[in-house]
Amino acid sequence: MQLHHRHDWNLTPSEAIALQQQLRTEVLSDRPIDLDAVRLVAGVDVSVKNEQSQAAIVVVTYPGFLLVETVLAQRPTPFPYVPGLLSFREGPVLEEAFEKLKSEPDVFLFDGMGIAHPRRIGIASHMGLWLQRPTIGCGKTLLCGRYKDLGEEKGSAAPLVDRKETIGVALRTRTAKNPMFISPGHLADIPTAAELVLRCSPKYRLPEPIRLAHNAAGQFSPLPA
DNA sequence: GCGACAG
DNA sequence: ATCTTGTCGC
Repeated sequence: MQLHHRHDWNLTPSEAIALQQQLRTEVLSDRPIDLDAVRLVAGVDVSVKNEQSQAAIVVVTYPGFLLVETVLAQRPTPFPYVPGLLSFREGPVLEEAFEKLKSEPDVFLFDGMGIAHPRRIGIASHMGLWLQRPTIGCGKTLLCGRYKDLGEEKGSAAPLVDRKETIGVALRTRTAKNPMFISPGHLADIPTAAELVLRCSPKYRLPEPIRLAHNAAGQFSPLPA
């Protein structure tokens, strides 16, 4: 895929924060996804082992979730985990994986936040600026914001609010399981992001594309030189 | 100043 | 995220 808005990754934490403040102004998080036009969905995930990061992007049909493409990329892990700066840890290896991608997914689902982030630019938003396609953040735990109790039934949801601003939704993708925290990355809005994630979760708490990416990234095997 | 804190 | 056995439940 062609990537836009590329920049150096060799930044200190304070430089990274300054870059986020600059990039956040370009994130579009009130744009409905045309759900009827979605044909391909990608799941994105990164796993780390021994200072090495492996990224996996799995593209599946929608609906149906038939495998279309899997790409892997490996790199030394360049940046420690710092809450709020995840994209600077996982971005470099993801950049390499995106460049290998042959198909053109209509939407990308990320393991991590979109605008549900202290500076409203989590990894799904940041990568969305490169991809110039709709992206959605799918967090398993909360980074910031609060939400009220929601029903136990699959499909139940409650707004995620931070500093008086609605930044996403706590969404029950599986009955009686902990909710997922869904937020627009880029070129998406909260209602359609939540709807798509729900439709991508037919059986498990994790959306199917992310589950597949997680499995693909989890098992390290040397890539063909 | 004191917690909280995606993966 | 990662380190890890058995175990409860559909």
